[in-house]
Amino acid sequence: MKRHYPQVFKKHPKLQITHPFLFKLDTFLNPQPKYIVLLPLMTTQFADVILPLSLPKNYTYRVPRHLTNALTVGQRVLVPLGKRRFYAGLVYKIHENAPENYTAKYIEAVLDEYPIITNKQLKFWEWIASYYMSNLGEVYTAALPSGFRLDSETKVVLNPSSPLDTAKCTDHEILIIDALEMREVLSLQDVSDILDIKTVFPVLNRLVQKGLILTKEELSERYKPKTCDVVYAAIDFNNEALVKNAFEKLQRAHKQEELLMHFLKESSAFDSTIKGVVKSELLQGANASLASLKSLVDKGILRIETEAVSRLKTVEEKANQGVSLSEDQDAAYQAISTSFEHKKPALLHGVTGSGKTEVYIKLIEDSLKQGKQVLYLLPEIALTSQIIHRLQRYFGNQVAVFHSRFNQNERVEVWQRLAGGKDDSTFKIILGARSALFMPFTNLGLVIVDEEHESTFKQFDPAPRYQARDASIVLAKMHNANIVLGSATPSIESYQNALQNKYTLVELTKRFSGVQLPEIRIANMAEAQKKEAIRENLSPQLFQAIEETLAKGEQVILFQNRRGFSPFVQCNTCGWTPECNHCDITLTYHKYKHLLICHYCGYKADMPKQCSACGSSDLELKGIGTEMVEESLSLLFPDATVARMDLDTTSGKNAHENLIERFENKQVNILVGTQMVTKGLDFDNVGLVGVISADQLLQFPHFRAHERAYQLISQVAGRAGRQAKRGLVIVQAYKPDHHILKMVQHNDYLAMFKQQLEERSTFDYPPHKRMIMVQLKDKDALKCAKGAYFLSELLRKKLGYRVLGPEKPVVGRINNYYIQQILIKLEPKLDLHKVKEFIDLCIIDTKSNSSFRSIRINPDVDPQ
DNA sequence: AGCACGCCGACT
DNA sequence: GTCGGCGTGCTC
Repeated sequence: MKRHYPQVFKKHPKLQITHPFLFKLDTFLNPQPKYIVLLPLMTTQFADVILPLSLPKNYTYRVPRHLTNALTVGQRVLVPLGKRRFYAGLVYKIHENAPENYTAKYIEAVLDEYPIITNKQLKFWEWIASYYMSNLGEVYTAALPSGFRLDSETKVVLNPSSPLDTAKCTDHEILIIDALEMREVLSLQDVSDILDIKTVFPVLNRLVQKGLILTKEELSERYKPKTCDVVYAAIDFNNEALVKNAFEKLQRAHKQEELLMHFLKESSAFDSTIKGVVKSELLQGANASLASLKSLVDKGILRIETEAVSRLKTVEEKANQGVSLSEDQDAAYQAISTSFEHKKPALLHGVTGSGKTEVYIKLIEDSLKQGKQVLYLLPEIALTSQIIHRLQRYFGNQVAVFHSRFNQNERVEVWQRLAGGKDDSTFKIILGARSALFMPFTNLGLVIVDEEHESTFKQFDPAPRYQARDASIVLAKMHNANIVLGSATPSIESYQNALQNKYTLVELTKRFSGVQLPEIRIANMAEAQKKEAIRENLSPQLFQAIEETLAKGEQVILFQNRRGFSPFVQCNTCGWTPECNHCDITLTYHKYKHLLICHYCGYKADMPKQCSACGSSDLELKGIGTEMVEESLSLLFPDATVARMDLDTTSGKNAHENLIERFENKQVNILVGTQMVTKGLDFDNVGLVGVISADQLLQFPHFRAHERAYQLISQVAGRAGRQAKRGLVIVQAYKPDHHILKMVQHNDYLAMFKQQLEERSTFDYPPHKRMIMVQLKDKDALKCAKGAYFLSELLRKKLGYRVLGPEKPVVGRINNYYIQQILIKLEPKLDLHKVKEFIDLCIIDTKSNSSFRSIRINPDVDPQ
């Protein structure tokens, strides 16, 4: 930092410097002070602060005098915004340039002793914001656990300096004043209870303007440490006299004496190291009452302290078993290690059951040996206890899990323990879903992206719409870390990158310990239908296979990618179908709740008894949902226990784990489920996997539909036959000759890849072209369409034929917002940054048109 | 994201 | 005349 010394002191001949900042003076000031302390010249500092809001740029605040030179980039600060709001902003830049067009407000306070975000993280945030056409505020919101944000509560009090004059007050205002005379402080919640109206602010504002009341903001950190009462010795138990004295006091209090003895045993107080004992454990262990403990405290023998404790479960540390790799696995491991030496990402293409995890474990070990951190990314649904336990078995408490089931307090603690740095209790491995990318890594050595093809690595709403797999490549580069992407069915993009030598391709083609890949049969549903041989949606082949599998005492997994009982209801007389009131989508019938539910907005309606259009009572449930499959199976196989795994059955806190446990313990014979059954689950007694309706996956109108169908069916097929026996997979389809099904059947990934790549090239899709999708949403359908057209024309001015649309998407309205989409296909060699800037300008241009101002316009880079 | 502000219809 | 509903735009 530059220090400015006033010239006069520097040059004065009688100045004696006794200390860099302390100057002894002889004569030249009058009256003469003995010393003058010279501080560096105070300059006014300003800080650019990231706020957790979607703002086009950072806001500048003034650094108060007492914080000058004390603020660091990455610290959170309390800043005011607007008239009464406060936010926990993040210091992004410190400078001395006063803003020209406004007077900056002051930073209110510093919230962190040390920065909570490293410079590397900020660099990463910048990349995300710029690449995905987002802004730092949105990245900040996505990156930081909300436990780091502030809770602000507005409270209302009477203005003590103002005489109470209710003469000119409205009824509402008098109600508030009366309430304030009864109770001194009211929260906004209290006020809205009194007024019984939604808009409380106008009333309060008038009272504030009249000077009758004051409002104050109470701010608190959202994160609260979990506390625990710990009992300590209040006297020195090595001092015989004191101990004697203490026990004398307890002569008639046997309970207390017992409790004390128990405490001494537990705390080993006679040793030199005195430990505390957790209060609840002490009381339970000694079978004593709180009263006994209280009297011991009152007598000055024990004391209780409230301490912060971790919420994170510790696992029993097991000896590092070390993995032994098969020959194939070892070859893969070697190939990946070599790739790392050249600082090249690796793509591990290994069929299900080939033991990718062992290879990962070996790589993690290497990284840990170098004292580096590891990030292991998985899609949310694959983050099951199975994989978590597996890693914890090898790495014990070094593994931290970070998934959506964690509450905000727990997330903050994971964050803190990772950022903690050197001591041994810190985490070294983060296992998490896409948002784990934003963890405060200080020394990242390895990134693993497992199931890299999964579309859930792409965040869709809200912004930043980032693809965690792609972003993790950038993150790894920033940390100079190694990265491996893994999948049994790699995405077309990644495989293409590998073939183009951007990644090192490493393949594991055989299943671990020689287990055979399952046999896949396609059941022709059209033919079965002709013969009227379909029973409750099951082809004769699948029905027979289930029967046989159950008879062998093996388990069955059935996959149907639709929850609920029936995806739509239709009138057989006129064809009418009940739709959501807020979305352009048919309502799904849920038999368990006996309701029609919208899967987009959650709207619920009663099941109609008659057709709303023609009055006919001939309503039919159409399509197949998991509930229906579950029910059919219970009917067809009354002796089997059937369970269902989908969003509806796994919403409870431990429901998901319990279901898996029941299946693992063979309490369940048949498991019916959505995508959830396809990932992260390894069971060793599954003899049969059935895909109820493959057509549905193949017909989905999306350029990735075939790729995804291949991936999904292959993945679920991989659940069959783990140990000794070869598993069987039956895929039901009305179009059994579909080329994708043939490819699945022959496990011919390469054929699928080549065919898809060609199709993508023909129709200008990634990886041949890059895409940016601009989505427009408005409550007014016409306005939305007009705005979309206006924007598309602006875009076409420079981008021409690359701009497609606007077009209404498959679901044209969600939650009463009409949607239009403009798709931009770009040659990879274009300067993407410039294109994005241009798109931004066009969006701003559209927004500046007053008739389009209310339209929400969201660019989505690399849409899924 | 809030929240103020301004315009407009409804109602004591 | 108020009240309060809703759309629009600003916050350093």
